[in-house]
Amino acid sequence: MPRYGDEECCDMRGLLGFLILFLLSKKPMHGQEIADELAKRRGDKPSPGTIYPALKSLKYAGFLREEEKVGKTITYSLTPRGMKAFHIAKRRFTRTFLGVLS
Amino acid sequence: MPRYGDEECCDMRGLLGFLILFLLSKKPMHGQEIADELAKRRGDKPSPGTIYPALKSLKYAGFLREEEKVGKTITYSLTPRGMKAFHIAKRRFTRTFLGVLS
DNA sequence: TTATATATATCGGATATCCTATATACATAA
DNA sequence: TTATGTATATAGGATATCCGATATATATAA
Repeated sequence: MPRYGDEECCDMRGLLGFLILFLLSKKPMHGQEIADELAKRRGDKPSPGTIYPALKSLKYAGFLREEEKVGKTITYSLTPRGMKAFHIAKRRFTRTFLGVLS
Repeated sequence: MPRYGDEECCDMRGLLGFLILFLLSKKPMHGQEIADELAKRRGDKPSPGTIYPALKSLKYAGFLREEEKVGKTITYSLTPRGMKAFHIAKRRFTRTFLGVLS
């Protein structure tokens, strides 16, 4: 039952999609920009096999779209539907973690 | 690839352990108290099959201990090791979600 | 005693996250 | 043209989270 590491209580997975919507709600970005921003925040950079399937799923769900494509660089932005999903998730997030940050 | 629901962007799993440590960092509680508090925060109450294995893992990791047992009611509290793990996780959490709440 | 409610416990499995490895396409420098 | 670097893409699989169903133990009420 080695569920937790030495000083780590959880891996905080399940929030990648939420974080991507959050970042895109501030400004359109492409995959590598998002990965780099997540690296700064979390401490480790998500691999290509992590970030691109996540973007694909969010796009498939109608939460984001390709805004621009220059060479292989695809800039994504939130759709209205994605904005709505983000705000709903943000409300839940805020209520859930009320008091954790203070 | 039905990864996301209609208006939901993620299920925010992976944070149950973190939330339990957070709640116990404020005061000792027993399993049902924790489940009820999570119900208020998240909107749905974690099932016994969710909460008790989580407590067991955290105890196994040395993050919490049984402080008192009355009948079947077990009150848990954080160990110093659990406090440390919580603070480390909290720092990471804060850095990761900087700007989401505002 | 019997019935009911509460709290804890565990098994099995569904699901999702995430990574490793690999491949492809485009741009630019040599 | 060739080489190199960058960005995207996907298959396959390891792992973890979480829940549904079920069982057990204790306390209390009828």
